[in-house]
Amino acid sequence: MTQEQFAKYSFLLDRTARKVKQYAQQQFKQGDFDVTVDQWLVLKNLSEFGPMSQTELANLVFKDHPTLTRIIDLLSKKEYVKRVPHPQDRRSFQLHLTDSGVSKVTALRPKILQIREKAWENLNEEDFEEFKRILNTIYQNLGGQVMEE
Amino acid sequence: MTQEQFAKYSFLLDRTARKVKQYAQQQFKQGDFDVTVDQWLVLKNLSEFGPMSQTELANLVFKDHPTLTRIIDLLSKKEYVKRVPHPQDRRSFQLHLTDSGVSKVTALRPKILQIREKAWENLNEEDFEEFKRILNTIYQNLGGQVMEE
DNA sequence: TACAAATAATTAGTGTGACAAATATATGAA
DNA sequence: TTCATATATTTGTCACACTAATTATTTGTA
Repeated sequence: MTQEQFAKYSFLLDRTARKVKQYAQQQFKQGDFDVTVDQWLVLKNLSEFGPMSQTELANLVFKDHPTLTRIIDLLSKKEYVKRVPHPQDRRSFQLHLTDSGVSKVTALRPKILQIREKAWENLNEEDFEEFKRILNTIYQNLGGQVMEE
Repeated sequence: MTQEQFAKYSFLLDRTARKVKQYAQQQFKQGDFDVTVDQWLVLKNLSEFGPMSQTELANLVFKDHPTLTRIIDLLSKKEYVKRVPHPQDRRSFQLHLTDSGVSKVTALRPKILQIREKAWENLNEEDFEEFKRILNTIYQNLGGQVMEE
C-alpha cells in the first residue's frame, strides 16, 4: 500500500459522504420536508432521547457548539424546537420539541427511513458489518470515541 | 437489517468523513501550510495533470463549479495558481500553477502523504479493498459515476 | 467568603457545499 | 447569416464546519 493510496481513500470517503448527504437533501427538498438533513438529525434525537441541553445534544450528534447553536436557531424560528431555561443552571437551556415539532417528526420519520435505504442497495449484512468496523477504526485512529451499540 | 440501521450507517459515514477532514485540516494548520485541505486537492491535481480548464478540474475533484471558482479565487489571491485566458475560447481559462505554486506542492507533498496515513492505521489490504468497493457501490447507488482505476 | 478556573452558550470570521440565476461567448441548424 | 441552444464561468443565497474569542454563570479551592 503506497502513501498515494491513502490519499485516494480519503478522497473517496469524502466524495461518498457528500453524495449521501446531497441525495438525502434533494429528496427532502422534493418532499417539501421544510428541514435540512442536519436539522432532521437534531429533531430525531430530541424525539428519541427527550429534552436535553445543547451540550448534551452536541455530543450526541457530533456537531460542534457553534454549529448546533445555529441549527437550533433555525429550528426555533420554524417553531419545531424551543429553548427552555434550565431551572438550576442559568447558563443553559433544555431543548424541547414543540407540538409542531413532534408532529413533524411523526410525519417525516417513515419517509426519511425510506430515503436512507437507497444508498445501501446491492450490499449485504457482511458488508455493513465490515463497513461499520472500518469506519469506526478510522474514527478511533484520529482520536474519536466510539460508542458501544 | 432494519431501516433504522441504514440511518445509523449514514450517520457513521458522515461523522467519519468529517473527522478525517478535520484531522487533516488541524495538521495543515499546525504545520502552517497556508492552504486548506480542499485547496490542496486542487493544487495537487493541477500538479499531477497539468494545466486545464475549471470545468475539467471540477470534474476531476468532484466539486461543483461555484465552489471551484471560489477555491481558485483564494488560490489566485495567494498566487499559487493563475487563470490564463484560453487562446481559442474566450469563455474559459487554463489554470496554471505559478512558480510559487509548484514550490508549495513540492514542499507539502511528503508531509501531507504522511498526515493522510494516520487514518488508516490498524487496517490491512483487504480492508482497503472492501472499503473501496463499498464506498463505490454507495456512490453508484445514488447515481454517481465511478472512474476506472 | 473570595476568586481563579471551568462550563454553557453565543458571536465573529473564514471556508466549503448545494442550488439557482446571470453573464459572456461559442456552436449548430434553419 | 441568424438565432436558438449550449457551454464556461461567476454571483447570490442559505446552510454547515471549524477556530477563536466573548459573555454569563457556576464550581472548586484557598
